Amino acid sequence: MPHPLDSAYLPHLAYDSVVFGFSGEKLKILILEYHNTGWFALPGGFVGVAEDLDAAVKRGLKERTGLDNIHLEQFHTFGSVQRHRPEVMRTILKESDFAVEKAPWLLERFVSVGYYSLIDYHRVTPRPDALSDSLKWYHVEELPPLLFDHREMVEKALNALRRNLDTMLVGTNMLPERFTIKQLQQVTEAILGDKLHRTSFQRRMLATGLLRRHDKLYTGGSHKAPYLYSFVNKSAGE
Amino acid sequence: MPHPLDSAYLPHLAYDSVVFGFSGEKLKILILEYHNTGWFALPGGFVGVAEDLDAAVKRGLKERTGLDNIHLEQFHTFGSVQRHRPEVMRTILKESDFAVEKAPWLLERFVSVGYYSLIDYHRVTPRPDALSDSLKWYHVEELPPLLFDHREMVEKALNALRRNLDTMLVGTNMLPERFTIKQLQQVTEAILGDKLHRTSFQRRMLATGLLRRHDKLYTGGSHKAPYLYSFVNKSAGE
DNA sequence: CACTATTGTCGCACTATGCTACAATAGTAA
DNA sequence: TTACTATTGTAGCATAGTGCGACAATAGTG
Repeated sequence: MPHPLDSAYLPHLAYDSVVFGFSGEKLKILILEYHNTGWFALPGGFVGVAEDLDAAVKRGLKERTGLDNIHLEQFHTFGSVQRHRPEVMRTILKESDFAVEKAPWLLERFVSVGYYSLIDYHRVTPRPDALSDSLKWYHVEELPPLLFDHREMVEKALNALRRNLDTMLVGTNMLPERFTIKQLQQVTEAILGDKLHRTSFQRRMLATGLLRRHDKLYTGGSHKAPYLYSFVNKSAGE
Repeated sequence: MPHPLDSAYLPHLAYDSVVFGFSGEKLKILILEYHNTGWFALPGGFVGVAEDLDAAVKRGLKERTGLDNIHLEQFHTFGSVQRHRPEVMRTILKESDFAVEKAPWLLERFVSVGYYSLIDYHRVTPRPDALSDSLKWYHVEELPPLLFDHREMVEKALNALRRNLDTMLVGTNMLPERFTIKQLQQVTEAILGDKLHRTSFQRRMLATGLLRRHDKLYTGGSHKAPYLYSFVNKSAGE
């Protein structure tokens, strides 16, 4: 496996990923902080000269989250020249004691492909890379200022995610294998940033035919126990 | 303006565009044919080292269609290593009497950003570029075999276009300033590849509030004359 | 001046959805 | 054991949207 900063990568091309998770009834994303700068950004990376773009993104996520088989979706490619900020990049490298001369291509202009992914928050312990102090979850509505156009990336990723809510039961990708309808509703509400009506939501979800009800019951609350459900993808269901 | 094949471009990065038009009740796209090869492909191009990605695509479309202010939408970025076919590229250049040695970067791997655009067929006379014999309209359902992954690009562009039908009155971008509801329905049907019910479509279009009815009537058929409409964008309407 | 083809609109049936009502029930506290 | 509470599952009703058919209006044709 190539070292993340050697020259076996395509110049001028990068990817950035918006990793969504759900915890404490909030939608969260992974943000990294560069060494000694107080600068925050989305986790990203580069594409090997003989590597599929999708594979590069998966590799990066695997390194940072330990997860394989992540739900990935490409949402936009960012190609404005205003993205180019060589001073910023120079400082980041310097503060990580990385010799710029060894990889001058890092100071050049990059076009970046934006991906979002949905993961189960509770199955992940994020690991910062060589350039960053930390890789942590942030509530989508309480993000720190982000470098470059990463703020816009988050907005676009969120919009794409919302658009895809109809197509797929998005929430199931951020929940454990088995979940209650209430959990699914909470995820959906966190994504939409809006409240939904309980009974309508329940009826709509059941009408999709994409949920398999299990006889087992959830335990905990002092009230009627809800059913647990799991996601049934269409091909398997027919 | 840089010559299309000199080295003022970002290496490894290209764009391809799926240009939709509507004529003879069919949805059509622009396809070029390379010199002396019988090979067909989507019109594409490269991005200047100090040029916005969007601007590069606009420039390419302007050169080929003469149109400015085209409705453009980015739909996907293609980054598979299997796209790389240096022999094909070498043949294309050779058949156009272009010396490969002058631009070896053209034989390298490219990641390509896919855009689609919607234009008024009747306002365009397509112009082939230096490498191609022709640039012509083809019915979407009767395309010749295309090079590389361009067939997949067309499919993905069409899917994106269909998804966006709800959001925007897509059809209006492929029709003249003033049009009848019937024309709008025909464009929509061509995009969806399916028939719609006349009265439901009419009711739905009028209910959007995005169409301004003009008193003038269309002339020609031996029957009641339909109203003409023009598109009213939301901001102007409120 | 009838005839034809198309247009604009209305009405009806069916479906989806917002919202309310209500029975069922797992724990809690007397 | 027995109320009591909070939540869950489902049904009912009003409203909005859509598929589909009916019908009057009308621009040209023979």
